[in-house]
Amino acid sequence: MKQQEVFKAMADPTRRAILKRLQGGSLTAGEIGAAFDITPASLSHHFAVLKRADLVRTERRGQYIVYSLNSTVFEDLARMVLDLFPSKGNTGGKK
Amino acid sequence: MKQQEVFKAMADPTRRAILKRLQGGSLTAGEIGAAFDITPASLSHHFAVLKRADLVRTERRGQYIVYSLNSTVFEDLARMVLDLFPSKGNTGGKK
DNA sequence: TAGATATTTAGACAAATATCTAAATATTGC
DNA sequence: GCAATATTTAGATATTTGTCTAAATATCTA
Repeated sequence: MKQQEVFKAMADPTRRAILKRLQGGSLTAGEIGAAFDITPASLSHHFAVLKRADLVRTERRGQYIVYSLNSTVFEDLARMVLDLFPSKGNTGGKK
Repeated sequence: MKQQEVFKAMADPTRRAILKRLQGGSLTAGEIGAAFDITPASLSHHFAVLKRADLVRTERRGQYIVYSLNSTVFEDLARMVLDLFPSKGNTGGKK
């Protein structure tokens, strides 16, 4: 898992909003973009960042490209955060 | 809590390494810096970002400034990640 | 096959950011 | 008070990044 890619992807508010929109289920690029005031090209750039971080998956459906969340990586991300957070049973020694 | 500041702070590998070092307990700026090949000025910049995100706390001890983790914000961050992640009981409807 | 729609790619540009050097500020101990 | 040490601030610079316009690619439908 590319820790750096994931954190960088999460650092942009537009991208976090995209992820938020995908919580309700898969959406096409156009459906996602309808909620934002940026060009399709900019949107596409954000999708590329999210894909590189493996936070979203894509599937072509005819003319459209459908985006969906990759839940696995969210679990990994949560684990990484908790790994940074020292608590009982986590002395920071692992990995 | 400044979601944007927190995610931006986490997006830099040097800052994540700083947090990692602080898992073992409080350290002075100099002790932290010893592990990195960058100038004290650059270090200080990273500390400022981490402080703005409220991920670390500081306390002057004589000549030194002691940094420590602010665990509370890590919990908030974990919550934010999980909030992005759709699971049973989390339909994305809350806040 | 031609035209329309959906999305991405290429290239340019401005804003943000990580780094540096030099200088400033704070504190200690003589 | 002064020199030494620790840290931050100021200002400069190179890289990264988010955005745009224009053009390319993919697919559908008539």
